[in-house]
Amino acid sequence: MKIATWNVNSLKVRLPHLLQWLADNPVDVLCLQETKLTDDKFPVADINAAGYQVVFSGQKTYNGVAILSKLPITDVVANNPRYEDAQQRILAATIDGMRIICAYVPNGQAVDSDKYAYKLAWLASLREWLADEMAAHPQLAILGDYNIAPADRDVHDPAEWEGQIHCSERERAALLALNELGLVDSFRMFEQADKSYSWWDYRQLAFRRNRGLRIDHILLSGALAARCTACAIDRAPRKWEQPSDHVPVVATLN
DNA sequence: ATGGCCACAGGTTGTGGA
Repeated sequence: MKIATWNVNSLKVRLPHLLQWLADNPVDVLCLQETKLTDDKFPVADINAAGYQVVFSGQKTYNGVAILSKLPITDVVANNPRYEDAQQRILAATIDGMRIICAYVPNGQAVDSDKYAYKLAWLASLREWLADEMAAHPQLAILGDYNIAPADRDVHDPAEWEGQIHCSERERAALLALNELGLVDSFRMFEQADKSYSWWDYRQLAFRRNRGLRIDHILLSGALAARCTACAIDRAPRKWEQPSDHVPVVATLN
């Protein structure tokens, strides 16, 4: 069983990459972020033809999340019921006895901006809701773009990024608060290469220079962490023509 | 030099992303 997450930065533009990646990597579950599509424009037929069921919650221009699955999808919930939010950033569903949560955490733009306050409030509310969800669903995974690099080793230049958005203390504390619920960063359960990142800026040849951040994560409850045998970042699609700035992260469960 | 690149809506530029 493989579960994965990928911020595609526009599913309209990236649909060919999604279909190619699934052909190369037939994962069982894939969470998508930044689909940027209203639900009436979601490419259901193309995804079904690739062998996946799909649920989605989108809006015009911004945000938008989806869950693809080879197995049946039930009990779908869009948004955190504890947090009134016009932005479509959360989708939860039950697949093969697991609670799968797809999350697109707010960017935050700049420390101390209005968007930063929104990010922190959103994360605090997420934590409250996840406590409920974990109690109801011992086998839980929350996959997505967290827009937070957990530690300096997840940042290409920690001095340049110190205190900046994605790396600030309050953001990292909000992520740690999720760990304190019992959610484990599956990537760090295993030995990994140094300078492993999941996002690179489009500018300044950042990918070629490996100037990136690791901000896309798969967090697992204890019951799922006990089943996890691997977690890897797939850099391949970042080399394709007209790529997303993020790449997929894949966790393997037995 | 505080921008560089990309996607989007919509219009000859601004906003958001990270």
